[in-house]
Amino acid sequence: MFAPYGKRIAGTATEPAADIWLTRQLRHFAPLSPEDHAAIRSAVAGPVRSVQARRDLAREGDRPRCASLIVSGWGCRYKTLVDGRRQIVGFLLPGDLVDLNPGLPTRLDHSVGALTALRYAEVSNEAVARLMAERPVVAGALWRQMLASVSILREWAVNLGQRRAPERLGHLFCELHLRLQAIGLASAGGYDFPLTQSDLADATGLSPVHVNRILQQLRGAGLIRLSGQTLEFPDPAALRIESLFASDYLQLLYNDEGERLDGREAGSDL
Amino acid sequence: MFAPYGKRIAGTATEPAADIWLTRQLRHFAPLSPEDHAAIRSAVAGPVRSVQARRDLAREGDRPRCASLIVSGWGCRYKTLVDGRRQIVGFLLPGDLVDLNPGLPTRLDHSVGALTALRYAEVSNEAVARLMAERPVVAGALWRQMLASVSILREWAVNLGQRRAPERLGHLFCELHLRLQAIGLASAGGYDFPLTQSDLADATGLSPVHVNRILQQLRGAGLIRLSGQTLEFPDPAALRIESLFASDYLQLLYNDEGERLDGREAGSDL
DNA sequence: CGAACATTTGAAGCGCGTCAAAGCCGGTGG
DNA sequence: CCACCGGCTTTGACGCGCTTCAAATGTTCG
Repeated sequence: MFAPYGKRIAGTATEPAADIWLTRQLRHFAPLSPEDHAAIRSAVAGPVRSVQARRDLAREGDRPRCASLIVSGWGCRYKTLVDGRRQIVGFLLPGDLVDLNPGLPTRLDHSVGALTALRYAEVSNEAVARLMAERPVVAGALWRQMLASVSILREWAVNLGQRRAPERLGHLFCELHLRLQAIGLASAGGYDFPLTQSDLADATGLSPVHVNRILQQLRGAGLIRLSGQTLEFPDPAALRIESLFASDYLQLLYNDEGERLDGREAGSDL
Repeated sequence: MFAPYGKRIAGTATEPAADIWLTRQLRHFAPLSPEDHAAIRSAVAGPVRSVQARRDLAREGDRPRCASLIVSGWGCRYKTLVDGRRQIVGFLLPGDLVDLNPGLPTRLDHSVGALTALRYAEVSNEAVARLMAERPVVAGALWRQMLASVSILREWAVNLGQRRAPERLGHLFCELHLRLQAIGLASAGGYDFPLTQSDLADATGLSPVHVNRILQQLRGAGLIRLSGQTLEFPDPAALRIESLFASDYLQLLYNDEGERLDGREAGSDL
């Protein structure tokens, strides 16, 4: 995570358009009309950049000029202490918006890095403002998405403060599972998992060695299967219980097929 | 932290008005005009409620009808695990706004509790919306205040994940010091400290016993003086260094006398 | 094939948790 | 005014979870 910033690249015509990831996320936070979809599409029509794995999208102290929408790959927000210790404070997945603030020139208090090769679309503050002004339903969805991201951060703090190592890792796996399912990047039984054990250590506040041992323990207990880039859950419900995972804080509603996540009935609430 | 909610009480004429705490905070996030002050005052003219120490203002799952502005006393946001473990994820001080969202009926993902006897003003969503629409400078300040609170939460996660016990406690003391100084409730050398060692344990993810031992260690090192309800810092700079404390994330500008906090020169930035 | 990096394993030690009991208050009531 | 009580703080002993250091093995890619 040393070299900075992304390179502008020529548009590639074959991959899914940048806006669909945002749409898939916002669907969870408000019922979107076709007009909403169209408005989102035109708002995120900006240039797509790409960064290599282990590079930064932005650094602590930067003043981002615009928001970035993750299009493919995994990123993270992290902070580094003066003595080099590093804490990842959240993962960024496709459809996540980074640095969405209403055009205020604020200094970043943390860095944003790419964990894998990553592609992101730049969304100007004006485009966001216009979108929110013209499509109140989308505005509400963006608000809720932001509140949900803060909620995830609070749960992250609980994870670091109260759970022991096996629960911590399991909880992280569950969070990623539901978030990826929500955008159609995970099946009911697992997902593609590009993180190294060092990444997991930085995210959970554990040492890499201990992460390794706990992973073996979880494997031995039949709670996860992790080999290469694939993470599978033989018994997702058991893992959630073991990890003290309660999914409510994510405020997600459906999986990619429009089915209710987490086996609950559609509630009366929104 | 068991009995719920506050009681409406008769207005007391003698204490400082509810709005000045909000004004003192927002001053850090934008230069406020006399008209802005007046608008803030009329927006927070709602009823003032009060709760006893150890009671809740709101519970996980609630749908707050309006925002609450802390007027006096200390509160906290916290989450509880199914097995009873509790994590405090942030302290609430006078001038802090709880549950500020643009009228969206969202479920709370965490509880809000009073750590001391506490007084808070209810601020309706309409009043907030009107304030933000009519006073753009105030709107910007409220935005920045919210971003700062998220920033504090990220640093909280770093504290829990990366710092060891003495640094963790020291960092917490430093955060509270600057935040209290910003609203004129702390001097350069210390402040009134109403928390129990159990509260500190819940906030730092340590056991109460260990908190006790580390406090003695910090006392022995001459970094803090803590007796009764008073916390003092014989050498604030040393404590900040020992705790790996970097104040930037708080995004505060001035102390109560309008002097620059943290000994830095006024920058060109906002 | 070899370099760079990720994973795995072992051994030793410390930080912090747990359990248990003893002091130290401030508040309440007789 | 003092006796009593409950909550907070302090102390000691013990053990476990996790870190650290070090080295071996596996894996990916130029």
